[in-house]
Amino acid sequence: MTTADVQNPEALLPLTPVVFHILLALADGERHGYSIMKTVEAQTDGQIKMGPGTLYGSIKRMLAAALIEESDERPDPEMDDSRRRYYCLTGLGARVLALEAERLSKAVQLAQQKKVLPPVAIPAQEVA
Amino acid sequence: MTTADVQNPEALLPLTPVVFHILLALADGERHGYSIMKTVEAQTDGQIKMGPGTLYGSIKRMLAAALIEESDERPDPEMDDSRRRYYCLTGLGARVLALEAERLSKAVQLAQQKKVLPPVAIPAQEVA
DNA sequence: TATAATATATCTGTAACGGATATATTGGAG
DNA sequence: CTCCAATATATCCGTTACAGATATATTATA
Repeated sequence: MTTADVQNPEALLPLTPVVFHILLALADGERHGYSIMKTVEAQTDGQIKMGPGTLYGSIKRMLAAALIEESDERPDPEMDDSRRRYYCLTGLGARVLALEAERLSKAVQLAQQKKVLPPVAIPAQEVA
Repeated sequence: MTTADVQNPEALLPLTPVVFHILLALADGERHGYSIMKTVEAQTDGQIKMGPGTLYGSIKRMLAAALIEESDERPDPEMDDSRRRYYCLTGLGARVLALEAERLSKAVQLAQQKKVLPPVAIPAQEVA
């Protein structure tokens, strides 16, 4: 993968679950590595728990693939932690995330057509 | 992984895209390997194209994990092909497929909340 | 002033995947 | 009938992704 490799987003699909959730965690703004880890864990109800190897290894690969980039912007020095390194989506990363979300959406629709999903899948709490 | 390893389905999540689509291809009945490959390719609009290494390697791993099993039943000898080996879902495989479909459904919902999906995603054709 | 939580980084073993290769059968075009 | 593409399965090997261990330093808190 060379520097000039601004490849077409479709070629990067399908994403691994880990990469998809990292992109999704960055979809609403920049985060540092540890925050990504905690965000993914919370958003998946603990189903995806990344150890440091998976987290920083994935970040390194995603930087190389230009899906994310390190951000120079730092929060208020009072709120900051000098150890942190912040990351955000690139244009490519945002496009790839959208395409993967669409792919997954189609896969879920297929599963629904084949009736493999449990009867009801109510997001938060049952109806009154 | 021993014979007595009738493990809890949750531990097998998340599935890889390939394994998920193989299970989905078997959701409506038994199929032989080559048919699985073609079915997955068709159902994903060509996005998931498995070579023989991926296909038969995945089948072997899924047999070992008891997600699928080989079926003894053969179609009409006239319609059959002696080379074929047919596979079907096990109870565990069906349960794991349902759980993974649910997991993906939640991931898609998350993506929708964050507005990362392109505006509309109409399944096949508009309503009649 | 300990100590847990935060935060990043690397190393290593294992599993999954992709492409190449091999082999044999089936069905259809010429 | 014969050739050939498509069907069908199988294995091997190199690459990538991931999981867990380990390491190190900082921050905040008891």
